[in-house]
Amino acid sequence: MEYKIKSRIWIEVDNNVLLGEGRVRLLNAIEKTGSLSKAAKSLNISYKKAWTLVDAVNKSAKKPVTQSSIGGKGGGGAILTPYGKSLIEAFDAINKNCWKHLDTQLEKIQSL
Amino acid sequence: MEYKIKSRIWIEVDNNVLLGEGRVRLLNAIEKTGSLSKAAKSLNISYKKAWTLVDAVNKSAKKPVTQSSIGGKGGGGAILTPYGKSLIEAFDAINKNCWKHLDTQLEKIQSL
DNA sequence: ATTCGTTATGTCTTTACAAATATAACGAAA
DNA sequence: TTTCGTTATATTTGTAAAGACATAACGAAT
Repeated sequence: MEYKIKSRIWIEVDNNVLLGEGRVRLLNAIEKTGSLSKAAKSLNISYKKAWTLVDAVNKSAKKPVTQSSIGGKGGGGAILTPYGKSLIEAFDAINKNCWKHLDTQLEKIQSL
Repeated sequence: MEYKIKSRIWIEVDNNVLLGEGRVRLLNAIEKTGSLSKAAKSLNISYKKAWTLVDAVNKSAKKPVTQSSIGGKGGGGAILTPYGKSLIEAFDAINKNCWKHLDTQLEKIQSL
């Protein structure tokens, strides 16, 4: 019976979403696995969905966020660009800050 | 081509939503119009949807947020309880604070 | 040249959620 | 006792998002 404040933040450009929590999760998984298909598996989403998300991010970001290669040893792969890495870092920092900030506000509602 | 940070906050109790921006908008409209059906019309949503939302709020809040009457002069109506009024006030204050806070964080991303 | 695991897409199906429609009940006032 | 605008609720219909499925291309290694 306790109230909780929850939040979602995201970055938009030209009125469409560039980056939200889900996309950041996916980019993190790409960084960890070096592959879009492995990242998708680790998050239990379809490859198609993962690809669509990454494609949307790359199309609306100022600079590409991932770089991918097709064929060759291991079939190919995907890695984050330096811009991509700093972007998700900044996002996570802002998000955590926001949670902290909201936690301090909760008492305003509890005490009613 | 400018990045923007957007956010949504909401209050949960027992893992389901108690209050979000849409519900607060609706409660504000009820306060202004004194009627759920008029509030729904003013927000261009169906009466059914408005009723379902208000019902969910009243069911999960610690105390009722609206009080309604059926029949009689004017057919009836709905008003906010004192608890409801203070709840939406607190929500709006927290929400605006959050926006302000996020605006100060935007440069972290712009500068990348 | 064949295999392999990947990236890159198109298309079709399902499903969850929103919207539309219908109907009952209520009580003051005329 | 009929009218009126409202609250309250069920049921059906429509739609957009998610998921499933299928297929092509690629390039290093064997």
